[in-house]
Amino acid sequence: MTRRKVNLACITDDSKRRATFIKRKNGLVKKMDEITTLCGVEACAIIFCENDPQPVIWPSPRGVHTVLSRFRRLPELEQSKKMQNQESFLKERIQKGQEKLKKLRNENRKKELTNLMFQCLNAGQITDNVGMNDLNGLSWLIDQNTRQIERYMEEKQAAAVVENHAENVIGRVQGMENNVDAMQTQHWSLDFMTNNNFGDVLPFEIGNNAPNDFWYNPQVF
Amino acid sequence: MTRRKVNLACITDDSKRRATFIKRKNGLVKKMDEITTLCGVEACAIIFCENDPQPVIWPSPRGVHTVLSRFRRLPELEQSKKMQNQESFLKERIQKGQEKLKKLRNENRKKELTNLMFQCLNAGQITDNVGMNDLNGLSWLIDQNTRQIERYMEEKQAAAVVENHAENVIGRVQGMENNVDAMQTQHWSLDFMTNNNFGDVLPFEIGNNAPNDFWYNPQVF
DNA sequence: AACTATTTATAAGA
DNA sequence: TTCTTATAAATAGTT
Repeated sequence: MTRRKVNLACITDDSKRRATFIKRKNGLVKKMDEITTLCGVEACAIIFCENDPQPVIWPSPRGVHTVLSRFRRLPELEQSKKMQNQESFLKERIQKGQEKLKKLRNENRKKELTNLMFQCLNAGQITDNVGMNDLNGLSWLIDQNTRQIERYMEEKQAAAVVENHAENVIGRVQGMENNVDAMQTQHWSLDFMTNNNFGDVLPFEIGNNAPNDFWYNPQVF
Repeated sequence: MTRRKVNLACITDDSKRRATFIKRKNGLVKKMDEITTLCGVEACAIIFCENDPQPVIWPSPRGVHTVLSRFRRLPELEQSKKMQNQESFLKERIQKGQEKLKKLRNENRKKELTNLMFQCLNAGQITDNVGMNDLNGLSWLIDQNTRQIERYMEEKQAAAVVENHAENVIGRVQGMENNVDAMQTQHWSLDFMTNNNFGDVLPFEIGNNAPNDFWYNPQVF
């Protein structure tokens, strides 16, 4: 029904694999044509399709031979210099993927903690199943938000200063509540704090072990 | 601001061409990796980038040599059999493009005529600037629609039969009007005739010379 | 190097 | 196989 992301593994179904080969071979040839035309470069490709001794070649027998002889004229060492070998290519891709994952995890973690914070604000207390790790994160987040509020108030040349730093997490959460009340009394907007959406699927739950290289340094009280 | 379709010609701007080369080279290598993985085939590519004696190669020096030696082992004639040479590739693309164009032109022509027909129905007359070519097309379209209505009425075992075939185009249009009235009296839906949208930009205007191989044979009265 | 608006490629289904 | 459609992926232009 709906197209899935490609699973990068050999397609087991024979007819499907053949169909995919034809489509992708055409796509590849088109891309070859485009890069050589657009960038004015010489290139060639040879693709052996399974069970067929005759390869698909591009751009033409003559073109292939031209490129190949130019290639063979290079000393062996020079030939390899700019190689984009499969291994290094894959390594690079994996690294990029991991960096992206890390970034997304950080974003998710922050969203989770923000969510948790608002739950606490709503309930007026820390609910039972919050672990030490989350308490630390919560503390960090409240610090951040408190600083943000302070900056905001300073910016607006507000007379009032938030001073209600509680000593522990419960105190901090209740302190937040006070700040919120204060700001609402003064008809200020909390939009800048509340425009998080929690629609994204979170890959891990609050309370799971966080990776070591997170965006905050957990500091145990 | 908004991205344009690629103009398939050598990019003159140096830095732009280099940027495009890098992006597309990466894309190409990725596609190479995918087709070999997904379809379990051997392939290689060599891309010379301008002003650089060292080509980009894929999948690796050893991989390239493996493919090349397998290629060189083939008799010259066999090497060329499955070639996807630039010329035949382009020819094929042009032909496909032209077929697509023809199809689109036909669709556009039909939409234009339908539009014109409804204009006439609305005005109750043929407006001044309608040429013979369009009158013929209109006649064809009205025939088609009349037949469609007839089929529809038969299908529904309607007692009434549309008999109001006028002799000329004005008569035909007015006849259509009568049919529409008749069907509306009987509380039938005309949806199947009116669900055309005219939002598409038409590449040519009503009244222009139509290509010869159109979907209807113009028959002059 | 990252982003975004858009085009292009293509997996599935008919 | 070819066509269509819905979606994923590539990438031109910009910052």
